[in-house]
Amino acid sequence: MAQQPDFGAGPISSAVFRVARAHKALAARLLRETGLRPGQELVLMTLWRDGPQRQVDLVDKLDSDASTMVRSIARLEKVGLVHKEPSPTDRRATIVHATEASFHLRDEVESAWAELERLTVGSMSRSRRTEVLATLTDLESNLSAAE
Amino acid sequence: MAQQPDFGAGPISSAVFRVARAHKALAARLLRETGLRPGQELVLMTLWRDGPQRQVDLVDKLDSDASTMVRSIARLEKVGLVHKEPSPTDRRATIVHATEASFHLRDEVESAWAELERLTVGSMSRSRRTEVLATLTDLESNLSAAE
DNA sequence: CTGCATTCCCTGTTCGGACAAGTTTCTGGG
DNA sequence: CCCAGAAACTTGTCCGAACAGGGAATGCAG
Repeated sequence: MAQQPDFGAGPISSAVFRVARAHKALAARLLRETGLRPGQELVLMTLWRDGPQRQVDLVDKLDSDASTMVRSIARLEKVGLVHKEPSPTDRRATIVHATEASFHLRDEVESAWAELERLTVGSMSRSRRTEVLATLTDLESNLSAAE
Repeated sequence: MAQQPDFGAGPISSAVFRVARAHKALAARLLRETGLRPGQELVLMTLWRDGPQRQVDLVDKLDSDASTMVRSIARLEKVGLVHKEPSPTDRRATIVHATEASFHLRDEVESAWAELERLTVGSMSRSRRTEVLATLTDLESNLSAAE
């Protein structure tokens, strides 16, 4: 059983830290049966939703990093969930496609995310969920104002 | 400029994800001048607060992992912020001490955390902060109930 | 059209995090 | 006492994340 670390200097930061940890761990556990690691499913979900696109588009949409994306795509390609094609109009760019095989995972991934959401909100009422979302949005806007 | 990724299937999970990302990035930026990486400062803060202790105690308090702690301690030791001594009563265990040198960093680390907290809460009123903390605690308790 | 800044991607490196597997040491039931 | 199981640490491996640096292609200003 883990202690709950608390650093008096920053109760809210500490709490954000712990929530983030637990949330990521839960996501990892729910995605385990799909064979995906947390982060990879976001790439696939973006491709499923928006279709084939350049790596830089994925980077922008996921607020990720070009070098991280290179490796993430490479791993997804190695297991056949994604393939790359040169862009016909820009020889610097490669277009990333979700493969047919990846679509077989779609239901599983989306139900894992639904389960993650369900477990995260627990027994909160609808109005409470709205409050929670507003709180998270507030924190996000504070954090991005601080960049 | 980054887009804000939003996955319809899980608005709160998505928001948690983004807040976690931004918060960690901000912590990394604030700690940068101390030469520490996010995570290392937690080890040091725990040692400063509770004194010399076994690695497993640090793991428990930080809800971390034994193998992660081994390497984190090794890195802190390499830069002279920490040293290890065999436990006099248990030959399996090693006691981790914060060095004198590490205490020179203490003010800097603690003010970085204070700044992190200040930027995270932004202009929230005291009562709003209490609500936010309650919300985060709710989320944490949902997440740990799901483990 | 030429030169230069920008864009897009890739590689190297470092780190935290997690899991598996293994070694040494301790502890408690028989 | 002895042995099985637990505890503490270590190592190997894989992954996401971030930063630095660099190469190739593009596009824009002059």
